[in-house]
Amino acid sequence: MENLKDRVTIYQVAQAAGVSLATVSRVINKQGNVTEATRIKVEETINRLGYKPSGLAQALATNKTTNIGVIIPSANYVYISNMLNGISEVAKSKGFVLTLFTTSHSHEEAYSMIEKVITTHVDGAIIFDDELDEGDVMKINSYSVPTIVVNNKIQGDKVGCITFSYSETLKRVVFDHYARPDSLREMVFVHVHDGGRLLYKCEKAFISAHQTLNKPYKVINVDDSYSRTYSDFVEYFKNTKEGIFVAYRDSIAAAIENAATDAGLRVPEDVEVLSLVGTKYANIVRPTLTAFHVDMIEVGKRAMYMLSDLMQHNLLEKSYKFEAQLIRRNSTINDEK
Amino acid sequence: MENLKDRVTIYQVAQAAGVSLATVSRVINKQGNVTEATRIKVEETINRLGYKPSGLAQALATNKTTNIGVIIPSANYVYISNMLNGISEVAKSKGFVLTLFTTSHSHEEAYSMIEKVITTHVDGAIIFDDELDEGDVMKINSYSVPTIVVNNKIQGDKVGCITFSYSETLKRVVFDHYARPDSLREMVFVHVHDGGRLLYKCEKAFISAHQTLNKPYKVINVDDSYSRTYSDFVEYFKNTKEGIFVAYRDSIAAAIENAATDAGLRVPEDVEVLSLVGTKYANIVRPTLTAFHVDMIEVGKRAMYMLSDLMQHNLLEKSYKFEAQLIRRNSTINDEK
DNA sequence: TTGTAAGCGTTATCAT
DNA sequence: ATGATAACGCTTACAA
Repeated sequence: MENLKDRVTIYQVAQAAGVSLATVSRVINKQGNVTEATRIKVEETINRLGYKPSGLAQALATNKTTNIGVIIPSANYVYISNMLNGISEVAKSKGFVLTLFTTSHSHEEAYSMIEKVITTHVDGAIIFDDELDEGDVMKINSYSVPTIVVNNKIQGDKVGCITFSYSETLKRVVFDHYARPDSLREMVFVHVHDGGRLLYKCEKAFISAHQTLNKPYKVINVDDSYSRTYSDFVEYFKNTKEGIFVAYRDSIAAAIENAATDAGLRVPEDVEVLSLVGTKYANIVRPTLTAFHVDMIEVGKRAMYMLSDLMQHNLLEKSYKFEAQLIRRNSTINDEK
Repeated sequence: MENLKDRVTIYQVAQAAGVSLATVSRVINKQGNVTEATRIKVEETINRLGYKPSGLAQALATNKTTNIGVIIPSANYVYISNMLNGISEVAKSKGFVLTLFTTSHSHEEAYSMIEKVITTHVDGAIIFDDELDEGDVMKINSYSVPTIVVNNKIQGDKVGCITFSYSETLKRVVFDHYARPDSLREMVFVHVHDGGRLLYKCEKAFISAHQTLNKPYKVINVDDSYSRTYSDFVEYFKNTKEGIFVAYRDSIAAAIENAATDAGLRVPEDVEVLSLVGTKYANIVRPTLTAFHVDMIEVGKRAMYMLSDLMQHNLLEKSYKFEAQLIRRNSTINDEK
């Protein structure tokens, strides 16, 4: 594979312009100390030859790639790609480029990705991946790669983190629910297999809130698939005619409310549904979904800003918490009118 | 920024193991010609010191990064992140990593990204970006970067492409529509600002089909936003009580059908809607959306496979066309029962 | 202001 | 089988 062959090098530019490579280097790095005349001459040569500096060689010489590694399980979820977009936007504004490391839900793969992150020489990393635990983060960090971890409370010399307040918000929702004078309806937590840390923490919060109140609750397992969840619940609603369901994401929540509707039940009068990870689709499906909301674009931006500060030893607050806001829409009974 | 400082180098490993760096290099590259004994000794030292080879230096020496550049307008659309996922999956299986170049809808930015792609030294590139025209593609290609272009028919020595059959499928839909004995209803093309090449081509196909049939048609402009389109159409349906709408993406189509429903019109009896870029959400909204469908994960995989072949001078068919399939659901009147 | 030369961490071609 | 040593394309003291 002779891809990168016949690239014009700085040396050829120097020769063609009749100067030394040091001078060319100075020109492309705009480090003064070059006569106007030679600068013009060199720039002209650069354009004529179509010279583009090799980022590789620059990185090797300066110990700086302009790469940020982003470690995610998959780019395939709306909320993750939203975050990716936020990261990307501010990364670009700061002259960084993103390198993607996807781990696809297996710890083994995640671990091999860590190795890859290290050899790849990123200037910093943003991790949003449930497969990676504190040890893994510290490992990549031990190669002095400044790191921002999303959705995991890890801090360190060169590690900052962003967390979410899902648990607290969910607890409040549970308490509010049972505080309603009329509401004796049992709450059901819809657990999806491999839902990751966020779901796990929500489930824990859900259960602990019920235990505190000494109320019965239920946990149902479903696949992380709209259509399978839909058919499961079509079945479910043949026997059960009501409930308040806490589902992981919009598509799962939508599956439940669609199944309920198709079973002739009324949402929210009979069946209430609430989505934990809300996206813009919460507003599009009918009835619109009551959902927790975190602006993942903002999360991405924040992560990148924090990382940038961290790289310049400038990050004062190593931990930042995003509030998960409950946006009440039409899939739940709304008290406060 | 002394990020990458104190990394263990191959030289230190060599010294600690009491061999030359050449030997260490042989070990990490598994290029035989090393005694079992020394190999073990070296491997032990590598682990003890936590040595990880520098991808940068390797790339510089071998003229091979293991990086694929992916140029997209933004990771924020479902169909793009689907494609990204497909690319990512096969890239990983082939030992490549993805570097993201996002262009955010401006030709100027897109152009500066090209420069960045070149300096970044990717082994290959996949471009899905309407801002980039043939000249731009050829420019990055002139630096001998094998390239696959998605949604643009460009071929060359080291350029392959993937195209879609939206235009043909859409024309067929239009013809079929007017072939219905009862159907005199006017079709409306919903144009979104900055919709890109795909939308543009669809619009052209839509218009040309109507001209061929000598039928009247309408084009409406909306913003690429669910909520604004929704309110626009709430307004619209105050006067107009029917229509068949061809919309760019699910969220726009959903806005129209929700507006229609909320205006008391029946979908599909009064108002029919059809989405050009269908995603899984076409199946979730109600009524379910008739939509064109292309499996973007497959597109991504295909693109990466083609690129891999191209890099090995092994790509026989430089052009591949994905069929846009019309999936009829409940937002249109379905003839064939 | 400009040029010389050492170094960045590898690979690869020679000898040995 | 192993070890020198020259690339790879650039930056950056240090000299001139």
